[in-house]
Amino acid sequence: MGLSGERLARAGAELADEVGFDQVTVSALARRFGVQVASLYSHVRNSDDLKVRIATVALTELADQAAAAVAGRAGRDALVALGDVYRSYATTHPGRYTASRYAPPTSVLGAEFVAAGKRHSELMRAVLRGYDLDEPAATDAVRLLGSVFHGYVTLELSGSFSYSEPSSGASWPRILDAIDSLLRTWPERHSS
Amino acid sequence: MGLSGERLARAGAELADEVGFDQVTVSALARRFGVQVASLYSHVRNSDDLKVRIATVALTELADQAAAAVAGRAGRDALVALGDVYRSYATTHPGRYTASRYAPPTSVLGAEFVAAGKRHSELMRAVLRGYDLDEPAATDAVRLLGSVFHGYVTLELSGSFSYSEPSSGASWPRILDAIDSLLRTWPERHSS
DNA sequence: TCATTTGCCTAAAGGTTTTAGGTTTTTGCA
DNA sequence: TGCAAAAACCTAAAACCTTTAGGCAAATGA
Repeated sequence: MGLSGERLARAGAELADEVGFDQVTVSALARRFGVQVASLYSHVRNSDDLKVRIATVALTELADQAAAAVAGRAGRDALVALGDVYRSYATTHPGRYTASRYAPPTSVLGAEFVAAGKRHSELMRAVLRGYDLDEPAATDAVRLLGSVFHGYVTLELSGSFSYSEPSSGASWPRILDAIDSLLRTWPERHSS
Repeated sequence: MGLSGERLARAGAELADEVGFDQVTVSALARRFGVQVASLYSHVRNSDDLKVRIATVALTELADQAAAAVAGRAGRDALVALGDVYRSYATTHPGRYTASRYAPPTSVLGAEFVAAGKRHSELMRAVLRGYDLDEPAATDAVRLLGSVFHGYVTLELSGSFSYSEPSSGASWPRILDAIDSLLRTWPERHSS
């Protein structure tokens, strides 16, 4: 049948997009391959291992798309391109996006997952090159960017923005504008 | 034994803080009460119903704390107070905080949950009274605020900020400063 | 007093996780 | 070519979670 850890992770990612990440189960995956459940345990340590593998696939894929979007752009263009990648990835692959935020409870992170995470923060730092920020403001700004992107996308996905006008799609570019404007005039350290 | 939906929700919230929201299970809760599992099904429709009840408890509790923090404050003070409530709630009650973001997949939301959600957005809107924003900027700003608060707190909780200096606690006040500054100078509509 | 409701129980069916051990096929090497 | 070892998948079984069905006993209230 040609199963492997890699193959299971990719199939699991597809399954996550179809039924939701928390519905992804070793059993469901075995069913999809028309194979006995126990067979998967040769390729995957346990259920959590499977989830971490899916998370790694998703985080890496997202980093690839982010890198492609940021390449050759700077300043506001780069900021918008990066933000749009996160948002559209979450929209087209909700299960994968949820997976990408799955940090194993046992704090036993794979090196590959950590590396993908590092790529993300480096891409944000690259975007910030178009603005004039020194340390520690640059780190603060990376964290702000991550928070806004992740927060907006998560809230939108969970339907939190569906109760008010205008559509969540309309706020997004204006929020990116606001962040761009903020980065261009990052405030000095407030006394007290 | 004096069980009830209310009581189970509160006990479930405590359990969530101890073992994590996704480890909260009807069985575990029954064990905690020293009672047979099936007994809980008189008070709770099913496992998802239990989770929604816990989510409602958490979202309401958080709204209460937020309201208390914002009362009597305006402008930057109110902004910082509100943000700090979210962050400290998530720190001291990680399970409850996670629960508060649990929207039932079946899109069958309880009225109480929706009401608590509305209180949150109204509190943010109240904070924005200290700044000079008209529609639709006010709605955009509410969404930005929600994104930053939720995003930062989530990323911090999941350990995403633990890989770089300075500590995540140091970035937080500077980010609130930045948001305050942004709200005071919210940009005009960018011409494409 | 007695019928009803309430609250918890036993029993049982079905699903997921994980381990243990078996069989068959593939692979690599002498 | 022939064979030993590894790889891939299987059956069996134990443990736990979810949910439904039906029972008993105590509290309630007319």
